[in-house]
Amino acid sequence: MGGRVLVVEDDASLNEIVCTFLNQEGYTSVPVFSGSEARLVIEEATRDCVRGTGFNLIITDLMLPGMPGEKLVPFARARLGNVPIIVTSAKGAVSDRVALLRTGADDYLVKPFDLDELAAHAEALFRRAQGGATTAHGCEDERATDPEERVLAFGTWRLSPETRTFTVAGAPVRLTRTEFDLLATLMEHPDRVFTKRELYTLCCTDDPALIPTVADEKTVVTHMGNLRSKLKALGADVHIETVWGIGFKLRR
Amino acid sequence: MGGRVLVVEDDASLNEIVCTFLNQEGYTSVPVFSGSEARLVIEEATRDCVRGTGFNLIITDLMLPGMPGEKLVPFARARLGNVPIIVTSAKGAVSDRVALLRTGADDYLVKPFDLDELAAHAEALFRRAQGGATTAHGCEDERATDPEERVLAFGTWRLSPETRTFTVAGAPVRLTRTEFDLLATLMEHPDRVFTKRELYTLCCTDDPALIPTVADEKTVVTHMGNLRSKLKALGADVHIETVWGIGFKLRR
DNA sequence: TGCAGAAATTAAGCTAGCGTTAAGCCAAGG
DNA sequence: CCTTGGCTTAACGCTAGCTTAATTTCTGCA
Repeated sequence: MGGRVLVVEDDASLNEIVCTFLNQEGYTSVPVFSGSEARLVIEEATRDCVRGTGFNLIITDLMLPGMPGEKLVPFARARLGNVPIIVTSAKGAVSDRVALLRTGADDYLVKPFDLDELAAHAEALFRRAQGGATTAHGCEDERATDPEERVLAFGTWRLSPETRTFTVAGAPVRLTRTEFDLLATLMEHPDRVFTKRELYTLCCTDDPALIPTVADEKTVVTHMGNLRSKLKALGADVHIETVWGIGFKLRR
Repeated sequence: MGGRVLVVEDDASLNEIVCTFLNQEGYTSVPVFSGSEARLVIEEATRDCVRGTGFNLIITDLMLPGMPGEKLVPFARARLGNVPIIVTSAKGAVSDRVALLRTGADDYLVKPFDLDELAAHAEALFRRAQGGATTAHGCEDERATDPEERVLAFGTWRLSPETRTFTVAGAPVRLTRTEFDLLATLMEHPDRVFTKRELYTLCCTDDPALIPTVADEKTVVTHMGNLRSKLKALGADVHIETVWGIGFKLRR
């Protein structure tokens, strides 16, 4: 089940952790530490004389020295055909994710991520790639790789990150940016509990390094309140549940 | 007295500082961020088909991801002949320095070093080794542009990327290049939300690596305003909708 | 049942972001 | 050289909505 995995991560220790783990899982990992290095390796791999040393999976950070992940993804896509690409980043806002998936990435993991989670995503993509494979350079990938056409569904709720629209039983609901991101986050993982801190980092700030204060976490509460009241106004059940002392979750 | 300088330093900001400084001094600096990337670049430079893109000077850190400086130095020495090599490191013990110079380095700077100090050392070594390689162009990105032939339709709007014409109910509308590109982008995916950043990257610049600033994103707003007023002048509905805090979309 | 801490609610202030206009600036073309 | 078209930048008013704060209600625990 092994395959060649290109690991692009400038944090040397994290890079090693991921590679070591992947190797244990039976993959052959190739560590590189910058966007420009990744580009070189990919060029190398697609050089005529060394065909066959391509990659079966790419895992790349977003903030990279040399060449940003936003540019690396389409480059890799153009050179390596429809090889699965997983992007990891601390930036987790829904709009960022959508924009990135639009450039050709297949999956997105918000740092810090669990290694087993990474393995699960890798395996899933790996399997999917085996199924419908149309390798080669010829693109038209704007259509072929149309990721996240996905609409999140929850009961009669429909949330589309693509168009940033939210409907309940067909009726559109007007949400603010933050409300939308909060709801999208919850709907991505129903039943999973999110701390207020997590939610603030994911939905209320662009700076992933910023550690939310108690005051910051209160704004999450306010937004949740507004969200609830908008949902309640529609008469439907409000499935946003408070987990006392922790945060919120979506109850099925 | 420009020459090509390979700067190997994993700290992205320090790397940039050094490169910027060297460029001001008239050198052409090539930044790389890991030992393994340096190895790739050197291999690339010494490949038969691209002779002439060598380096006149190498500045490298000692502690590097991918390949330690201690190994990189003899590698570079073997591949690039007697090109001057300056090693920088926080480790300043005499024994380290001696061992390193013995592997083939020409000079040693203890971090943190002064930029002028670096310049002085570089100049000295540079002068001493006059028989360096010549400068040359780097590789350009491949362009796989695939111009579309179809005409985008949206209500009574018709937009032809081919002829770069736009009509509303048959009446031609005069659009500038940027306006046309913005509208074409939106019309390609009605309802889909595009961030201002995406739009700037797609329509306002040739450099996909450039990350738009807040100011850049404001020009998108201005162009959108101009576009709207041109559309409004025709009396028809202006379907360009603002998504607050995100960007714009075309509402059906 | 009473208490303390946590969460909900409400309202108000304030800032970021948007729309608009106009002026600066650069390049193409006369 | 000047003119013209178009991209960019700046200024400024305005509004949506984020944040803060104050108050009330709820929860868990003794």
